Amino acid sequence: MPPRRARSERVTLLDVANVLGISSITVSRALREPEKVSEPLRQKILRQVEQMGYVPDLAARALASRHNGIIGVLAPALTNHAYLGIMSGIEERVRDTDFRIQYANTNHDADQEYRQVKLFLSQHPAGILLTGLQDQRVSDLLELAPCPVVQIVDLNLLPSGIAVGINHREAAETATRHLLACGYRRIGLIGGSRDLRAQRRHDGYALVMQEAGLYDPGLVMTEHKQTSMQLGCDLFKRLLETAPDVDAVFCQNDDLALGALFEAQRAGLRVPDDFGICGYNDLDFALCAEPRLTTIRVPRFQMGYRATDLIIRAINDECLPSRVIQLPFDLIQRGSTRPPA
Amino acid sequence: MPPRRARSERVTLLDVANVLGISSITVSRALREPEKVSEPLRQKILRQVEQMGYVPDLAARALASRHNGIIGVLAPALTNHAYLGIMSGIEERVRDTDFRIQYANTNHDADQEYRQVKLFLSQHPAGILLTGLQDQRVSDLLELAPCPVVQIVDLNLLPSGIAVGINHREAAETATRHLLACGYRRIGLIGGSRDLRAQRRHDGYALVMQEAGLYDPGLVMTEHKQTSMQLGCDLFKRLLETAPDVDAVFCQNDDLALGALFEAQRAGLRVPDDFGICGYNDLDFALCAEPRLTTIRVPRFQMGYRATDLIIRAINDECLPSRVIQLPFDLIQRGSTRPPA
DNA sequence: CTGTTAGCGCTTTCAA
DNA sequence: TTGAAAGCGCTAACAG
Repeated sequence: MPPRRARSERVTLLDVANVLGISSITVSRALREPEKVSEPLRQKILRQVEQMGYVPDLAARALASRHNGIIGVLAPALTNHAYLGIMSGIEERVRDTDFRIQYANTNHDADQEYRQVKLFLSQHPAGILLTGLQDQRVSDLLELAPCPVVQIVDLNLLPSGIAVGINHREAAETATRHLLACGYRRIGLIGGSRDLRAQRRHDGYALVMQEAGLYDPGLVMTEHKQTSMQLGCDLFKRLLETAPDVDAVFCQNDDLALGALFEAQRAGLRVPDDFGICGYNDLDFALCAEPRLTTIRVPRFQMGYRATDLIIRAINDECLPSRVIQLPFDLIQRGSTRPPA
Repeated sequence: MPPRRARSERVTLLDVANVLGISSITVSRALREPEKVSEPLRQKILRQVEQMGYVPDLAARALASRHNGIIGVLAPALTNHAYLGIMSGIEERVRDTDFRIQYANTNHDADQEYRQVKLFLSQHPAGILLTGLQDQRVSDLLELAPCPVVQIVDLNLLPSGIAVGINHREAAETATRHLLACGYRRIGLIGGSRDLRAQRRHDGYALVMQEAGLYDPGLVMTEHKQTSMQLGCDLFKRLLETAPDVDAVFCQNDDLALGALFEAQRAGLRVPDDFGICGYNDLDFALCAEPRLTTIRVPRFQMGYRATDLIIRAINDECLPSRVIQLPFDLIQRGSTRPPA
């Protein structure tokens, strides 16, 4: 721990209490349990608190009581566009509660995930929301966590704790079947396979292609990288070189799909007539691309909202409606695939 | 603060100390100031700590000492793609230090910004990194902060504290001059003006257009909304209706620019021949769009890295190289604008 | 409804 | 190099 820095004299509960000639616990109660303090006194206290600029010390509160009121959210990559909807759902649910949200990145890395979970835990959080790798060490840690933990996961795997998610494998099956129904035959897959959820999408694709007798490993282009449009461009180019007769791609997310779309345009392919593209996530830009992107819609706002709701219920010791919530997905047909036959 | 939840018996410093028959302060020192404990004892302690799974309690540490080792980062919208580079810079700088990062959203809202700053402060953070609105209440709060605060800002305004940034107005001037140099005349502006930095970009545009005698308020389309490709589409459509003779747009960021590009394609405009588009930020997709996007490159990784470096130096009481670091920007000419005459 | 007491787990300060 | 004592600011538990 590095050296010091002058600490400005913080206003404490006691300071406020002294001014009013009452005890600090009464001030504390006025703030946290208003109904336990008489109305006139409460008013006086609140006014004084305001005037002196008192701000509660969360470290002290966390130490003296159960938790600090903060729900920690761990995500592989906070800047992932797909996380936007999840965040909105989370923040919507805590609005008008006394809980607050803080985020950290795990960078798709089990070690970092482990460290960040420990970091949150060591601050006495009210709860933890994890979109994680389902690593064993982390699970062990969470098993003993003194606060509720909810995971946003792929539900094809059996989550041990409380979880919200969709079945990514089934969603990928739906997407692949749609491409087949549109009459495409040499259907490729583009993906960044760093992540379990992405892995399940691959499984769904492979399953359907095998059923159809059309599976060809040469049509699968993945790279262990953070996905991006640029990666979509690169993988698409590689796919086109490897298998020039490819006539469609299922992309593991919309970023990749948009990259593929641009690259297809550069290659002079006409989408959707010569070539079909299906994305995943239904990010906002899927609707404004030209042509608009066929994709799988995932209820991300709901995922964030319901996951946070589960946490809050668990903190409040309510019994949960269920430990695992499976959310639906939808295939959104747009201009980047031909109408199904 | 909601009710309880069984607290699992946390291993404390004292537990470890008791097992070894020493005092807890020695264990504490072995962990934080290794050089102050004899080598053999230190080894024994570290082994025991490991074995008992001791994890320091940051709340207690924060309360007893100066700070909790966490640098809080506040951003308007963490899922903004432009923040990715900044985050990478931040996290790169803290890698291999004992500092950790936690994030929170302010949603471009002064009240939320104020509340989040208070929330971080009440946890005894090691430092705060703010990409904010420069609201007066927040500034007052930070003035008294017991930890270093660094802002990532527009440097055309005079920041009061420590800051890193670029001059957004000048950057916008450069972009607009470039469009003029390409021979475009009826140059519009598309933007979401919620944010100071965005506001400065508007100023730069207006300045240059006025100089050229070409300024027309009818060519400015802004909306107080979070920017997105969809917003780019909408504003572009509106621009085209309002001023059918518009022949170029400067977009306040690349998301908007890409939306505008799609919409231009749908309208049958040929980019860059009939119509020029210039973005802002040089996000990864600017390079893969078709045509590739002319844009302003902002050194986001550097902004994050250097801002964090300033914080860490300030925490360590080093004297700072300077209180304000101005970073350069670059105009990146690509296919969405004609070559300049 | 209000107050007293004790202690959360750690680090600071001072002493040995 | 190690330890003892005190206290950071708050809240739980129990009184009155």
